[in-house]
Amino acid sequence: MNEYDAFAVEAKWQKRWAKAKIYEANVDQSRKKFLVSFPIVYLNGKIHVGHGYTSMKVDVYARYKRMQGYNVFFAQGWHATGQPIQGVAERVKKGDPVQIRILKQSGVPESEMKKFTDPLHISNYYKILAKKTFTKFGMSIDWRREFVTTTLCPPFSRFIEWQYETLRKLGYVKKGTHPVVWCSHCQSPTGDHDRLKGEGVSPVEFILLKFPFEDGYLVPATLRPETIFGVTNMWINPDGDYVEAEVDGEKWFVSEPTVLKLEDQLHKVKVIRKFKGLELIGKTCHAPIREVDIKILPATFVEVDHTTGVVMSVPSHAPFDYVALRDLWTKPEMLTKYGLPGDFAADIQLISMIKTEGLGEHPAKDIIEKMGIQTQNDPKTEEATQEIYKKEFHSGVMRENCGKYAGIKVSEIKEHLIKDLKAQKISSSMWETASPVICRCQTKNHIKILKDQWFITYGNEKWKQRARNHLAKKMTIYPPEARQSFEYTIDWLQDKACARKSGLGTPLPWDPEWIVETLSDSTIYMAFYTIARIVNEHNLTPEQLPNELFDYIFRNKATLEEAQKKSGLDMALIKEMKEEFEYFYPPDYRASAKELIFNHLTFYIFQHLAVFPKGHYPLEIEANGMIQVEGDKMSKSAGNTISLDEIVQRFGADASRFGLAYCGEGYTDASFRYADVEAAKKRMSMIFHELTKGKFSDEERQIDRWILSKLQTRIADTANHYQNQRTRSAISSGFFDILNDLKWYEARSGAIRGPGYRTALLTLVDLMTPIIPHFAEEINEKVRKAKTFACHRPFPKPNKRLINKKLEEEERLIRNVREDIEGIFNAIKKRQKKALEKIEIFIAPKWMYKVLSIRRQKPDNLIAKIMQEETIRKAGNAAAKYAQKLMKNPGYDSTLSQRAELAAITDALEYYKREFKAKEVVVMLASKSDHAKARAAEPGRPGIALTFM
RNA sequence: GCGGGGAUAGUCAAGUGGUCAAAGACGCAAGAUUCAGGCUCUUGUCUCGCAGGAGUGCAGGGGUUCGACUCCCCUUCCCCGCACCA
Repeated sequence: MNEYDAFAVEAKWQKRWAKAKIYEANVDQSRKKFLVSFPIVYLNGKIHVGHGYTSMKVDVYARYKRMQGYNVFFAQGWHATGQPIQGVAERVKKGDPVQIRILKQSGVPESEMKKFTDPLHISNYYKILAKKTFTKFGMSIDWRREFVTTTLCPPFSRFIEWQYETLRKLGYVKKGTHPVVWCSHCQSPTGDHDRLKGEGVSPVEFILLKFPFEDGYLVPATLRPETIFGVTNMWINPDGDYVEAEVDGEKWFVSEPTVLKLEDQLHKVKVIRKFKGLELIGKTCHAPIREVDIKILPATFVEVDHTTGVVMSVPSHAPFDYVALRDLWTKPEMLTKYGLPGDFAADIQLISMIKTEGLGEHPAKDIIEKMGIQTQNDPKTEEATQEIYKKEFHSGVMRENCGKYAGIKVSEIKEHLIKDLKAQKISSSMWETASPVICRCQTKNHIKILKDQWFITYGNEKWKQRARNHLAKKMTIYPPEARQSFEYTIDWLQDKACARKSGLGTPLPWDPEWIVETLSDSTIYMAFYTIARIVNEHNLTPEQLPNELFDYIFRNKATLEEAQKKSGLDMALIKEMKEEFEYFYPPDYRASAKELIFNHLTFYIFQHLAVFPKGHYPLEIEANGMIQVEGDKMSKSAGNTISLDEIVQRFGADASRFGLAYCGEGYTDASFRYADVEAAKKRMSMIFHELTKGKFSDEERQIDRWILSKLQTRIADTANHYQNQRTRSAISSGFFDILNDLKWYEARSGAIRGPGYRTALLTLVDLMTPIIPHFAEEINEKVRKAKTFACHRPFPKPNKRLINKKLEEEERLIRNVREDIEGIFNAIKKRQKKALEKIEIFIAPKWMYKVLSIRRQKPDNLIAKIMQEETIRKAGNAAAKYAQKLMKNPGYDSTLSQRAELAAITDALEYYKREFKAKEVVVMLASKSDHAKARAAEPGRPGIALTFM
C-alpha cells in the first residue's frame, strides 16, 4: 500500500500553497481576523522538536480558525538579542576547539566555519535553516512579515527604540541600583546558565558588625546579627591575606578579597597595607553591645574569600565556632604554634543567648557531640549549622541576657535589631553569594551592586492591578491550570533590569551604552508584524520610521500629518500601515512552553497594557508542557536535542505533525514516540487507499444512519478539543474514534460499504486537516476532485438532525450481546474446543422494563413503588430480586424498550452468525421459553444460551 | 525552602462518587492473507474460573461513604519556575 508518497505530496502542496499565497494575510474588512503567534526563534541553533511541538499547536489552531472562516494572521520573526550568538562568534574567532567541534557536530559545514566569526552570518545561517524547516513542516506562515531583532534589522531596532522611549515617557522605565552575581573577568552579570558552579544561587545580604580594634574596626559578617549577645571571641585564618583599609572614611580590617567586593558594592576603599592573618592572632578587640574585650583566635575553617574573612564566634549556637573552640581547648599545639600559651583559650565560656524548645542550653555543643563531628573541616558541620538555624529561627526566643530584646522570637528580632545596629553605627551590610558561584570562564564570582541600571517597573502595583484585571476579565488561558501561574507571576514580579552592557541588541536611545536585553525586546513585537509587510516591501529605513509614525499607528498619539511630515512617507502608505494594525490587532492567540509564563508571557501582557490603547490587548495564551523524545528529557547539555528537520526528513511533515499533536496536551510533559509516528503514517496510507481505490455502494442502510449519527458527536467533540488546544484529544475523537466506528460498521455490514462509510472517512479527513494538511489537500484533489484548497474548506459542523440516540443504543446493545456471547464462548472453549451449533438469545420480560422506567423517577422506596404495578407484582420474587440488584447498582440503566431490543437483535442475527460461525442464531422473548438461561435475561442484557456440536 | 503541576496496566494516556478490570494509542502475542517477509485484517494482552463469574488493582499509608482512581489528611517521588538569562 505505497501509492501514497508523503514526501512528494507534501512538497507539491507546499509549492502550491506558496504559489497561491494562501497564507498571506491581508486586510479584509468583510471577514473577522485572527492573529496567532509563536515566539520569535533564537538563532543560535537549529529548530528542535520542542519548537516543533509548540509551533505545531499554533499552526493547528491557525488552520482550524482558517477553516472556520477567519482571516488568520500568522507571521514569524527571529531573535538574535543577547550574548549566545555573539559568544559563538567570539569563540570561533579565537579558534576555540570545543565550540568548533560543537558546531561541526550539529552539521555546520567546514566551509561555513570562517564566516561564523560574524554574528550576522550566524543568525542568517540559522534563519535560513529555520525557515526551510518551518516550511517543510507545513507551517502556514505569512513570510512577508519577518524580521530579526537587534540592529541586524534597523527598522525593528527603531521600533524597540520607540517602545522604550514610550515606556520611559510613561514612567515604566527607571534607573535603579541592584545587586547581581558578577564576574569580574567577563565584566558582566553571570546568569544561571553561564555558571560552572552555583546554579540557582542568588545574592544574600550579610550584616557586617564593627568590632573596635586598634584605631579601626575588625569587621565580621553574619547572617545572624542577633547572636552578637553570645559572641565570645573572633576567628581569623592565620594563613589568610588581610588588609588594613580605609572604607568610607573608617579604618577596617578585613580579608584581602573583600576589597573588590566592597568597591563593587559602592564603598570607597583605599588599601593602606596588606598583612597575614597571623598578625592579628592573640590580640583582642572590643565586642560592641556586650561591651567586653574578646580574643582574636586562629581558625582554619575561615575562608578569606567568603564575606569579609573575619568571623565572630558564637560557640553556644554555631557548630563551626564550637568545634573550632574545642580544637583549641584539646589541642594546645594549635595555639603554641602561633606563639600563644597553650591555655590561651581556656578561659572562654559558652554564652547561651537563645532559648529553643527541644534544644539544650548549648545547642551547638549538643549537636556536635551527637553527630560525632571531630574536626572543624567535617562537612557535617554545615548540616548541623542548618539544623540549629532552622529550629532557632522558627521557635527560638531571645534569653534574658539579651537586654531589651529578651523574650522576643528570633524570627521577629532581625528587623528591629538591624535597624538599631545601623542607627548606632555598629553595623553595615554586604552582599555575598549564598554559596560559591563559578563563572564558565572559571572565575569565582561575587556580588556587584550595579548602579544606574535601567529597570522596567513591573513591581508597580497599579500596573500589576491592570494586569490582574485584564487576565481575569478578558483572557483565556489554555490549559486552565496555567492561569494560577500567571496570577502568581504577576504578584511576584518586581522591577526588572531591561538592559545590559554586552551582547547583541538595540541600544537605549537615551543611554546607548546600555543594550535592551532579550526578554525586554520581545514583548510587543507582534504589533510590528502588522506593519512589517510594508516595511519590508518598501525597504523602509530607520529614518522613515520616526517616533511620530509609530505614535500615530500604534497609539493614536500623533496625527497623520505629523507622522507624514517626520517620516516623509506617502500619506497613503502610512494609512495602510495604520489600517493593518487596527485591523489585525489585538494578538488573539499566543503559545509557548510553560516555563515562559514566569517571564516572557507575563511581560507580554504587562507591556501591551502599557503601550497600546484599549482593545489591543492579548486575549488567549496557551502554555504547554515540555517535550521528551522516546521518554528522554531533551537538554542541550545532554546533547540529545533532536532537530525538527531530522524528524520531518524521516517521517514527512504530516506524520511528524500528527506525532507531535498526539504526543501530549495540556500542562504536563509530552512524550514524542517514533512508533506513533510510524503508525500514523500507515493509517494515512490506508485511508488514502480506501478512498481512492475503495468501492462504495449507494444503498443507505441502518448502519449508515448509525455511523452518521455517531459522526455528529465526533465532529462536536473534535471541534471542542481544537478550540481548547487539545490536539491529542482531537486526534482521539476525530481520527481514532471514527476509525473504530468504521470497524464496527464493517463488522456489522459484512463487506458492503455504503454512503455512510465514505462520508465518515471524508469527514475524518476534514477534521484532521489542521493536523495533516498536505494529506487533506491530496484527498481533496484526488477524491473530491476539488479545484479549491482543502485548508479553505469549512470545518465540519455537527448536524443535530442526523443524531439518532435510539439507533446508537441499539448498536450498543448488539455489541454488548456480542461481548457476552464471546465471554461465555471463551470460558467454555478453554476446556472443549468445539464449534458452536446454536445461539439462543432471550429478551427480558416486559415488566422489567417497567421497573426501570419507574426507577428513573427515583422513588423513595423502589420496591414498594413497583409492587403497586399489577404486571410487576405478578412476577413476584423475581421482581423484588431485580429491584434489589438495581439498588446495589444505581448506575445501570437501559432506555431501550423490549420491542426495540427485539428488533435490534433480530437485525444482528446474521452478524452473530458470521462472527461466531454458528449454524443457527435465534432470538425470542424470554417469556416464550422455558430454558434456564431465559430467566437470566434483563433489559440491556438478554439471556444467552449456547449449544455446541 | 517557596509557588504551581503531576504519579492509572509493558509504554503513553482517558477517567473527577456508582456497568471501571478501567476509553483510545503504541508495543507485544496468536490467527487469517502471502511462496516468504512487510502491509492489511481479526482476536487476545492483571490473576483465577467447565456459562456471561470471582479476586486483586489506579505512587504509599490512614479516613469519609452503602459505594472512591475520583472527596479529606499524612508521606514519598517526578516536572516547571524562583529572574536580570535565552
